[in-house]
Amino acid sequence: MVGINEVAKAAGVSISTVSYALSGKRPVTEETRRRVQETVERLGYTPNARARALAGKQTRILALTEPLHEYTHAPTHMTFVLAASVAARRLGYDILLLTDEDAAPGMSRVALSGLVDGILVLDVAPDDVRADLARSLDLPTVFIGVPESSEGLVCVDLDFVAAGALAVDAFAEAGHRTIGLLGHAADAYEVSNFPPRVRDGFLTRAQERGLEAHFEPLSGDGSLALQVVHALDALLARGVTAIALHNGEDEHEVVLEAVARRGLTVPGDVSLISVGASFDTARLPVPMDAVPLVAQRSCDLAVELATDSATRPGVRLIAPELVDHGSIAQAPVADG
Amino acid sequence: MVGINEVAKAAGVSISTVSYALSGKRPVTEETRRRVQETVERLGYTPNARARALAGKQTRILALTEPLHEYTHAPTHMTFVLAASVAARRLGYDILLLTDEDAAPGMSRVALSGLVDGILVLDVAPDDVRADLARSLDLPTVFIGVPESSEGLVCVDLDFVAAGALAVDAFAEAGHRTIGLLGHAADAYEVSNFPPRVRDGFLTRAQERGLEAHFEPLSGDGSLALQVVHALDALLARGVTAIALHNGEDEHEVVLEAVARRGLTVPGDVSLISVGASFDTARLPVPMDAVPLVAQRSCDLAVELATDSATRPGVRLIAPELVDHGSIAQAPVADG
DNA sequence: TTGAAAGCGCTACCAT
DNA sequence: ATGGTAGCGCTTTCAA
Repeated sequence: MVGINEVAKAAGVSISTVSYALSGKRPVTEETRRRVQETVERLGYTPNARARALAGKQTRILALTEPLHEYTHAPTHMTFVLAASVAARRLGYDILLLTDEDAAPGMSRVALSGLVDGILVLDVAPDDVRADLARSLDLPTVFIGVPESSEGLVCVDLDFVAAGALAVDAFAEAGHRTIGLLGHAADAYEVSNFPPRVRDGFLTRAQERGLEAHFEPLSGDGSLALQVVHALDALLARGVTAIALHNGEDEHEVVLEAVARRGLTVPGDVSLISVGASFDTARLPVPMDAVPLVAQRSCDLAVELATDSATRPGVRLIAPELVDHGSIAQAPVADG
Repeated sequence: MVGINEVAKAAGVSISTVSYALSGKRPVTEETRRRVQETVERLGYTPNARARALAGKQTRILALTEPLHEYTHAPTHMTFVLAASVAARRLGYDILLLTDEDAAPGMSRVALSGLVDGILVLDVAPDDVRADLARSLDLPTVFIGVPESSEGLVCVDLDFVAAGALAVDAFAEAGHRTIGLLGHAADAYEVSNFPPRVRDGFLTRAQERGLEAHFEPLSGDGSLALQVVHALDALLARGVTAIALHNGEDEHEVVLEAVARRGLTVPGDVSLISVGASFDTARLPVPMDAVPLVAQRSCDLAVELATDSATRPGVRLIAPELVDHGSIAQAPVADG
């Protein structure tokens, strides 16, 4: 292992000059800088991360806590992990995985031992134990998602209320007057935290704009396909001409199949939009408009907040955006 | 942050005694050890990982390189990441994620900077660039999977040849004489490395035991369901009474559906076994016997090899095991 | 069985 | 603009 001493000797400067030439934290003559740079390359010098961490007081590692449950949706989850990793690397950080089922011990361990510079919290539950822990830890911690009690925490999330509202707007502007929201399993609206936010944003905005809006969660029994079809039929029976989907990729596909099986076309007979999905709705059998949950946006912001010493507590809601893939058409002219 | 100095002072011993009392690397009077232990707990002392890494020459971090492609199967992948993480923690290591699309720079970076004590390589391709890189790095590196040129490398993998053979044995012992293997997409047998191994193990053992064996990969066109059904029909047309499946969870489900749609029962009319799957075949609509690829076994071994300084290069093949879920029945008595 | 002290390889302060 | 050097908080050798 070639060290900074050898580089300094070979370049004919002091080790502090080598350090500063590489970090740029102190002005260095262009000539000196070039000589150091060249020597570094010639000798194949790579600064030792351990020494750097001890002396410089930062490891440039962020912990990512993601307690994996059996009901964790793997693809979605992986999207976020990947996005976090990309975002971190972009700012020169690496990601340390914390996958313990009960996250607290791992978090404390890496925090107290000074192994990481910050913590990213994934899969946030409303009553997440990591909330209290984060408040006690004295280490930059960013929640990707919002727990029930978020005071004093740094949280990043899609503005799900606005996302639900945006879907309504899209329908309303296309002239739809009777619209539906096909949601997650009914339990999710009690246990989880964003499904109700989408629902409320949807229903509230619909009321504001004078639309007739119907909400159907998935009923808890039968196969997924059956549940979805059941909810879909309930909405269609009420005369909706446009449906927003807030659930998973499988549910989206079942809806498209069921719609086709009923001889309906998208968007000719029924308009569709996906809300809060983190997969690519353009790749569905029928490309679907969406107000997506973009993992990369959440993670970019999260990493930035976690690595910026000026970060203050607070919830940062990411403004939703509409992505058009042609699954919304003008509503048929109503004769009512 | 309370440091080792404060602990030493409070316990009335030297810092080296504190260090040894905690590490056990030198005998310490029981009385002293207890006093140190108690002081540590009272003050809430946690050794500083950075200092420890610099002085002790190990970070207790393993890198996990997993270049995520678009065709990466998320659930399978996550199973391995989780298994690696669990295995690592069990030996007191953490996992650092390396997700860059081209893995080489990340691997070099963490290796040369001394950030990690070893590297685990996931998603190994036959012509994996990480093979040469690993040979050049001088850092314990374990491949979970076997690249084409594996000389000088440490590799861990399921013995796919034996797995294919074991499936044949299971069928043969139940009296089946004409059997089939329904595989991956045909390309996979050229591009990837384990599909051909399963195939060869299957066909060779069948020949050895005097069974008639048919192999059907998936043809490259049409929907997945169509491809699977096509291959299934081809096998049934040849009179097979037992079929081994070496492909993904979706394919397994399609096979079960198609079999049912033909009015056939499992295992009454046709026996089935899954080979090399890393999902739980007991949870399929019809629980299926399996010769599984157990991520935890591979990862446990991989972590052990990566952290043991006595590890020598070589390929470690994990012996396959048969898991019974009742999807193999005695063959109907043949009248031929 | 214990203590003193020399590193580990950097960063950053204090000089010049 | 550059050099010397005191730490960073441990582990481990050397002495006692």
